Amino acid sequence: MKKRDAISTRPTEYIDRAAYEPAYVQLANILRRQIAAGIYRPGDRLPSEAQLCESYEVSPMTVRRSINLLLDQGVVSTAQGRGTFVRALELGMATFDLQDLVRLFNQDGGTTVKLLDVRIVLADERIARNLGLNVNDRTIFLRRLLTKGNEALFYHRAYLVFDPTRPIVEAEMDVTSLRGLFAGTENALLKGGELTITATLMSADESQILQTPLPAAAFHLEHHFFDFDDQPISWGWFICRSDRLRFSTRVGIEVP
Amino acid sequence: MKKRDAISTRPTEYIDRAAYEPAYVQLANILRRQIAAGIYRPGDRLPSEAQLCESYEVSPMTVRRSINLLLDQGVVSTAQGRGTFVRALELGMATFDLQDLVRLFNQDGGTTVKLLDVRIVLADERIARNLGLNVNDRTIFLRRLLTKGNEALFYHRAYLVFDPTRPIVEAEMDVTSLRGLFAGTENALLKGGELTITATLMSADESQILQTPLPAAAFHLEHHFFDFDDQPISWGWFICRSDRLRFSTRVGIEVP
DNA sequence: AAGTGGTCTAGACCACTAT
DNA sequence: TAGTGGTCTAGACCACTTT
Repeated sequence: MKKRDAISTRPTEYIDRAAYEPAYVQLANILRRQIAAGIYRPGDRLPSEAQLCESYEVSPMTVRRSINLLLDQGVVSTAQGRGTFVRALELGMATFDLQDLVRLFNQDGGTTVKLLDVRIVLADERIARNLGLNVNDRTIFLRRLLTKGNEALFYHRAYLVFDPTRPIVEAEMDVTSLRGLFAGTENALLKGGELTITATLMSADESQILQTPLPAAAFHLEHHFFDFDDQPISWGWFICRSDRLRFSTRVGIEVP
Repeated sequence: MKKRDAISTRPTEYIDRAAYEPAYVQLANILRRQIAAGIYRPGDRLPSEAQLCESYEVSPMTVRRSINLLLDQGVVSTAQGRGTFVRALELGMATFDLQDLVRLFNQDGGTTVKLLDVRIVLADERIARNLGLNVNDRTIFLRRLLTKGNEALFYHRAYLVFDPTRPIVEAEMDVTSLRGLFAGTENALLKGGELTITATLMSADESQILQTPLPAAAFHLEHHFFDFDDQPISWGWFICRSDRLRFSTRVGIEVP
């Protein structure tokens, strides 16, 4: 199939050099608007970088940065030697972020973290596997509930590696550590983590703690965290009422 | 609190100008490795861009690009006039993408889309609201099932705006359109969409179609799509067995 | 051979922050 | 004032694709 080519015309929008917005952002937005308006359609080739340089009177580097912006945002794709093309909508490109969860955590009304339980638990086979320990090694088991007023929002259980030589234990046990993890402040001991979301049925005790009649569906967010030596630090999961949390996103062209 | 400063030393890794990888990627990876190794800890300040230029013998622009890479990936944060700092782990930065869903769709064994039902439906209040129509306007109602062998993977229902002047109807009704939407090929008529994921209980007919005993939890993925005139095109939702779909991601430093 | 995207340079200038 | 990140230039050179 023959791809449509960009019609070479004088630009209808110009770059304002006195503006607060840098030139490369302005140019990216101009192109994005033109795509959103249907001037360039999915599959079409954009004007070459050299043409854009001339049309908008900017240097090659500035054009490159604009194109790179659109590339990162999935708006266009580039092919060396061929050109820059408008991408069609793809479902797979959609991304959801945990900001929705963070918002739940940092709600206006003010949320409180209730520590339901803390105790030493000897690792069974499953805990040992998830934390890289031997069976019967000691772990710290936590149960926490996030509430807003009288409403329960989510229920968190986690096992922490018990190692008196590391300060992580105290830090994590502190109720505020949960808050820090969400906010990103001062948990300089964690290097990374793995997260998995599934949909589950609440168990009897979960439904009771979350004040939800059975049967009930819930988000199940499992996490593994490890430190800068790649040693497992914690393993746990959040159970979140499905009527309190949803993940939303947009896909396609966003016009600024 | 006093932030730790980078110790200025001779670099232990160098940039290989003959390598396939461009210099700015190499430098970003060098810095990322140093962060992952704990040489720079969350809160620490990285060497200034001028220092990096000298240490690694690259131009300012190249260093900038490296830093921008790490910035985009959430590894560092920058503050004009102050420096570049290593970011602590943040849960809110985690992102999940629908690639997990796409993988489900494009599995090795080969999946098939079964069209269970297509018919004209007059819009009730809810349909009209979601598609920007008037009550009793005509819509096309679709029910589709994605299966692999004898296993049902997800169940899709959608209402499409019925407008004979637009070719979208035929295109969308075609079974392959679902495939195209996932793969990103040739749906040049859709400009954007909104997606929402919730956790739900399956209804009786859903559980029957998806061959799952009740009660059962499922992912509910609702979608709205609109065209380049910002007119709604389709509204629908996927019901996906929770044992067939999960969303996984990593957060923190990834060492390449 | 001509046109395309991709990398890189060696500076300049600016805005901001610390001292 | 000195140091920091941030933008931008006007080229050069390369790899790749099309004609």
